[in-house]
Amino acid sequence: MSENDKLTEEKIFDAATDVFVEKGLDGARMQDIADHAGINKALLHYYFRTKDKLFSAVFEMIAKKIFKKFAPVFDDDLNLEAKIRFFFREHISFLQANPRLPGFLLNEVNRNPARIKKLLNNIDFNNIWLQLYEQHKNELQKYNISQETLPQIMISMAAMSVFPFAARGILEGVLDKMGLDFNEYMEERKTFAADFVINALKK
Amino acid sequence: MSENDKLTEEKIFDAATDVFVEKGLDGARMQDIADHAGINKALLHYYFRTKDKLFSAVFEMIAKKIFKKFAPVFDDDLNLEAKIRFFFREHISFLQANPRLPGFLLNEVNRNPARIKKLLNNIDFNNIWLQLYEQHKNELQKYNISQETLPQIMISMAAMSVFPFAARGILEGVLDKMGLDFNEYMEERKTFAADFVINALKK
DNA sequence: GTCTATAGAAGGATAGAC
DNA sequence: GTCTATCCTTCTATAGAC
Repeated sequence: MSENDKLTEEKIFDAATDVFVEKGLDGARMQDIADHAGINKALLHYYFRTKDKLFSAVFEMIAKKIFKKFAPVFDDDLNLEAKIRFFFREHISFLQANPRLPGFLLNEVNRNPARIKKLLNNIDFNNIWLQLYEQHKNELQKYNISQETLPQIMISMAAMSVFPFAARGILEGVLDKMGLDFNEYMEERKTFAADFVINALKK
Repeated sequence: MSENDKLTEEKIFDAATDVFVEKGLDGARMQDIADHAGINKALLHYYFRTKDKLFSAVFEMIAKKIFKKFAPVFDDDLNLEAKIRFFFREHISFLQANPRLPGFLLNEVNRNPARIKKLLNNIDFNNIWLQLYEQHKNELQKYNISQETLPQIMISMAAMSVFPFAARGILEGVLDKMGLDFNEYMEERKTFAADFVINALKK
């Protein structure tokens, strides 16, 4: 594969990423992707054969990118409170830079759950909760939080961070009518969400 | 409009609701809707003229249905804690019966935010926060919660209820690998979420 | 009001020249 | 590896008979 090939394939992949995230699998047009990449339709098929294969490549890249953002929660050596603050600060910042990714991922997974299955198979979730519980055993026992509750807490944290972006179309409309700006709102949310969760755990 | 007309139009509308929620606007096919309704394609156009008009009718119905479910939060005469418990119990129960609605609504709004704009225009949000704040002034002041914080709290509650359904494709995969069932998880969540929010507010 | 048949356009994919 | 031209299928929408 020459240096030039690499460039063309990348151009196509980047253009496809833009168009698929913007329009979804069903709404995206191969012609539109070709135009964005500055090449012709036939080349798309030369490099990726079918629309579905091109989409799968894009989808997998995005899914990995998003999951990777959750990783620091499991291996950092911060205490529980610092870790919660770290998570909301970093995660919301990432989504501010990529506001359309949550909606894209959630929608495409619901349309075709099989796509995410093989990615999840590489992960041992039982072990993740165990590891997390051991890391913060002292604090969690002090607050009377069992290991079984961790999934509920984690989903709640993901929800508080991701949902405003997934619901952006509605939330922006609501904030607009109150004279508030979405990005300022999300800036505030970094600390609000952290305080909220920490208070909830402390009781 | 005869009694028979009403029936056909309703059959079409119901079939369209099923197919649009399942496949989305771009993925849905008029032929598929006709098959579900047990009539032929031409009749769809006779009653609704275009695919887009048919979709708009379905979308508007669903959006109203969902927003209506939030209404009791604003006019019930329960105290704050009881209202929070009421909300999660009722709202999650509604979504358990309609698990695909959140993903559908969020996705279609993000694809075309204009669709929701006119529905939001009928609502005076500033007044809603004011009303809510007055209703629970005593409790909110005791917990040192300002009126400006209400939108963050409300979005957090919506997130905790809605997000697991919007992310169902992923969450179900995760729970599966842990030997847990989605519906049992959501049953637990009705009380977990209420406790979580109440604790967070009380500090 | 309901059907069959078909127009007309659009989209994914490929053949073949360079 | 890249392009133009085109095939073939699918889809929305309409015409016209009953």
